[in-house]
Amino acid sequence: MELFEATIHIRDRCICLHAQRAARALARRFDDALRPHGITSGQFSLLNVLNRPEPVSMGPVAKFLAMDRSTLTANLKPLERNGLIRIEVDPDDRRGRKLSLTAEGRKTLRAAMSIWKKEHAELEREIGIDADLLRAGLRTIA
Amino acid sequence: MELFEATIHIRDRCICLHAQRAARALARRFDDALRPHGITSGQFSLLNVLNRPEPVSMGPVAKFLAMDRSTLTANLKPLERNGLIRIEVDPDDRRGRKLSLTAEGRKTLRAAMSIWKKEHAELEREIGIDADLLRAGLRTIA
DNA sequence: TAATATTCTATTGATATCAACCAATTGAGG
DNA sequence: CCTCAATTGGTTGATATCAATAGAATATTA
Repeated sequence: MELFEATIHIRDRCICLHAQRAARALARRFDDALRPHGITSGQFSLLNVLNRPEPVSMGPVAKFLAMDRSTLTANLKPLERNGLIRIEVDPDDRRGRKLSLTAEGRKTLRAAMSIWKKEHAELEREIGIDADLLRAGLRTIA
Repeated sequence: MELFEATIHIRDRCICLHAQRAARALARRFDDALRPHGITSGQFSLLNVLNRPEPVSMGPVAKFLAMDRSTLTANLKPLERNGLIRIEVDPDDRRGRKLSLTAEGRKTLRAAMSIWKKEHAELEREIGIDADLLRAGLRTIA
């Protein structure tokens, strides 16, 4: 069966499949680690992107995260509801929004960082010396 | 601000963030490519996993995909509704299900494979010689 | 064999993800 | 100015994702 052989090849080599699988495993892992602080791995990443000296608008954030704008809209909601971020109309361009962390958001971010540091060090240990290569490869894709 | 510096470090180095970003970009890319055949990149992967000489049960499939079992339950629904797969109670263990492709599923899979081949070759070209290293790194994680 | 534990899947509720479409605003030409 | 195009987010509908929980069937053990 050539169809079956092709399937074997794809299961072994498809980078998209491998990436989704790794993304799921990593998200679960960091979700678990961050759960005591009430945020997910995705929310942690988003808080980091929003932690800037000056407020950002949504476009650049979505682009940095390689995420659809409407996905970002959705992802902001629980963070705003929980008081971790602020969403304000940009006075200079009333179509846009200015996103920033609240004091509470910075507090949560700071606390979550220590968890991240520990968990990520352990992850890099498991990956071995290839961690930099892996990052580089992922950056090429996204 | 040390908090800001820590954020920069995380944005640059967090493997979880890089993986999610790459996963989103790749999913969009293959979703686009496969759209003419009416399936997504995730459904394509799932069809490949289900394309075996003998039916499989859900547990091993979920494990192979590094996916929660309940996620798999959800993912099977549109495929079954569209007639691409069959879900049957395992007569030897009536808790379990036996999953298999229908003729229609095999037909769709075969057609989608040619798209995958083209798109994946282009992707590997873009990634360069690191494609094998990237795969290896992703496999270590998942 | 009966009671208990384990395994397998489904369901629910919350968030994540994207495409398609829409509304409001701004910008560019005329 | 005024029209029209482009930009910026939001909304909706479908699928994806997981934790928690529940139900059914099997396996274990007393």
